[in-house]
Amino acid sequence: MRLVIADCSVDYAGRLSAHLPLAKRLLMLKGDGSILIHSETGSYKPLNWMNPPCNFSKHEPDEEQLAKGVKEIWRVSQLKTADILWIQIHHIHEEIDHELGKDPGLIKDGVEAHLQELLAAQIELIGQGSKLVRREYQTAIGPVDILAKDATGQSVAIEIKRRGEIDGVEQLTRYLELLNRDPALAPVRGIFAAQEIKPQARTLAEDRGIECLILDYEKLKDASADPDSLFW
Amino acid sequence: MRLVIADCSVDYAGRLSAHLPLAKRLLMLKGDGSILIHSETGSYKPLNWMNPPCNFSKHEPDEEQLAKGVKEIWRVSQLKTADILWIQIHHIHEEIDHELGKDPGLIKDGVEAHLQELLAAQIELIGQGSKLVRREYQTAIGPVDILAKDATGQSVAIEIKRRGEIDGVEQLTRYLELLNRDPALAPVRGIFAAQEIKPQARTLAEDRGIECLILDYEKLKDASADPDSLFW
DNA sequence: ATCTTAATTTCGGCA
DNA sequence: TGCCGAAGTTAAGAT
Repeated sequence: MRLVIADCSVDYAGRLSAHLPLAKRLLMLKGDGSILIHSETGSYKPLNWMNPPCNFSKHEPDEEQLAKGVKEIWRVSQLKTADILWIQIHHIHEEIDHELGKDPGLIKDGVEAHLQELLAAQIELIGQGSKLVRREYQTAIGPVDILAKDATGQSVAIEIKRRGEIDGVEQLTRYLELLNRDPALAPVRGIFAAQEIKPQARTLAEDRGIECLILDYEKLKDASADPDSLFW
Repeated sequence: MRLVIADCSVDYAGRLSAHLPLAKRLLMLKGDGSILIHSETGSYKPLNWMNPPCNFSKHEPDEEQLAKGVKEIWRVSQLKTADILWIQIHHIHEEIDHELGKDPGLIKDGVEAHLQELLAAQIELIGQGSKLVRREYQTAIGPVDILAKDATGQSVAIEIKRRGEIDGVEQLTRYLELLNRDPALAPVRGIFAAQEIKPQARTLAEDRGIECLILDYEKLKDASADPDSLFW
């Protein structure tokens, strides 16, 4: 990885056109050929970038550019999409180069998939006597997170989110509409389950007759770790 | 901005938990207090990060950590959400520091707003004899991108996206439902216009009687630049 | 300040 | 590989 602190201006032409006026910035050239241009602020998204695979070449500035103080021109092009980034280097303040090697990568825990596993394993949380039918129950418009049957034998479709927002309610509504067309299942209850449910989402859900269920990740995890807790 | 090339391992605890095993990486400490951890590959998203505003402090490793070769421990916490990042520094290869100053920022051209402008200016693309009523036509649940009337005088609501996906069809459906309650407008046709329309979105749209229109940004731009092309 | 919507989204999973 | 949905989405605009 090569890190260059430089005064530069940048032009991007691809799915859109964009321009960065002259300023001091960090140019980050990764080992896979990609390049990121970062400023002092703004969170992780760079001001401009080019994704791998890409082609890097240096060019000599023409007279007009020389007159403006351009010392070098870098051209970075995307091999597949033909997007182009032109970087005009006015001055390089510092430059360092290091081989980082392959990264072992991030190990995640606590996402939606895990909530789904845990709720499926503790399906009675939606009501005593409930039984799991299956996770990722396929429909024509995609899989429902969990399909279950309650103590009365009625079908229950569950949509699980980490954070419950309006989109999730819309999604569950579409599934319910579809599932309710199936005489073998209808009428189907809907449950919107999330670690946190936004007020607007709750209002919309309840307005549509969809129940809301708050999931406590830590409790779910503890309960699944403790076999005794599966009975209550 | 401080750039540190270091052997480190990282733990994140926030909306999820995550861990990065020991490896050589770039630690980027921005002037606003944010920190990014980058590897040699992967596009612009860092392996891990903390957004501003945040609090940075150094800690001494305990005996166990010292035995593992930890030289320094950095703690970065988010002031609002209380998310925490622990960075265990095993070895610093190089470190540089530069003030970049305020960045003038990116100037963009070619985003959704431009598609809307261009289609509004060339509204006959939806059918000869069509007339623009107005852009950003207000409804109780938000503005419709374009409201027009076709050659027969029927109202047409147009939703514009750069990439047309299911959400956009849902959005237009909600608008149509509302607009069709207005006797002065009903019945309202719907057109889903985008540079690219995903198959599922197209299926859903057509199932609901919504027409799909592919927009070619370059052609729209050329047509608007060439006054002759406005007549055909 | 909060909510809504777009993004050169990126990323992962599954068919 | 392509399509779809989630993301510690992030970021910009509107209310």
